[in-house]
Amino acid sequence: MPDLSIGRLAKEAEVKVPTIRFYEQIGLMPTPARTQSDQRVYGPEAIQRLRFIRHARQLGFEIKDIEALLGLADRPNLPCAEADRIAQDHLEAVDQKIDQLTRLRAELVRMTTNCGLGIAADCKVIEVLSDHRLCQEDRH
Amino acid sequence: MPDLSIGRLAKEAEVKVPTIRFYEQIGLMPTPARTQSDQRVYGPEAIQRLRFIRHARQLGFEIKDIEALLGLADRPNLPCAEADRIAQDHLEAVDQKIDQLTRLRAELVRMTTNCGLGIAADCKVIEVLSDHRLCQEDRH
DNA sequence: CTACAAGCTCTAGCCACTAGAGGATCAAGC
DNA sequence: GCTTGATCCTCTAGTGGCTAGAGCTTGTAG
Repeated sequence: MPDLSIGRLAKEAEVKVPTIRFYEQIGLMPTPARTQSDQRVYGPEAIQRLRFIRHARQLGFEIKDIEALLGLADRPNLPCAEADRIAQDHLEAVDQKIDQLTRLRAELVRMTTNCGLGIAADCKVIEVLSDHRLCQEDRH
Repeated sequence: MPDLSIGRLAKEAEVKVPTIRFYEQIGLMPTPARTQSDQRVYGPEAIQRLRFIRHARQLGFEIKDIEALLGLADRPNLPCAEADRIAQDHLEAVDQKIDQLTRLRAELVRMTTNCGLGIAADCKVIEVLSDHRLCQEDRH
């Protein structure tokens, strides 16, 4: 199992180099060893950790949630109720976001399908934005 | 038609006071008149403009798009093809976002429904995050 | 007249990076 | 051995769209 430069690690985990340094700065990645010339040297376990972070970020978890999840991943004998709660909460937030976007989508469709590409005075897009009463959404 | 203080305008348009000052700073709202004691004074047209902005923000439009849309709303004899293009582009982005979130949702559901609330070593949430191969999504 | 609410400016903070300056070091080819 | 170009380093500042706070002045109601 070979040591890795930051660039190699970045490739392995599919994360950009400055992002790794950023994660180190905020304490999400541990401070790695250095060569005599001050370059970061990573062990192979760094790949796992970084992939975990990347995957969680792709799923939309916030950094502080990822910190908690990493803490649990590091100590496998702890109860995982907290991990489940974090994921459940996040699922709820995603559901709400989908609902909201779906409603916005409907309004956008209504705006664009009625636009006859004439002049701005007759433009449905601008009209809808200008007069909130034309908006059929409840949640504003 | 009475003049408005910034606080009154904020209530009318349902926008926070500092947000109005911020919009003025970035040039989205015009610089208003002032009293002798330097307080901002708005005409009633400011309500319309601010509501337009608020509505567009709620629909997820970016500030620079709103600038363009406001420019068209201000000059109603211009062709509205650009407004339509902005809205169409935005609709596309919203569709993509919904798709993405829907896929993420599926993975979150899978994570949480398999979690038996035992110890972290057996936790599906952490397992899925740790091992990307368990992820059934294509788009990572 | 006295509170206190609302106004003012200015600076800094939020999130999760990203970009760039200005320099040192490494690896490969000749 | 030398050169070239990729990679590395630190540090600072910028992104978007606000939000929060300090420290002050002004307006308003009782």
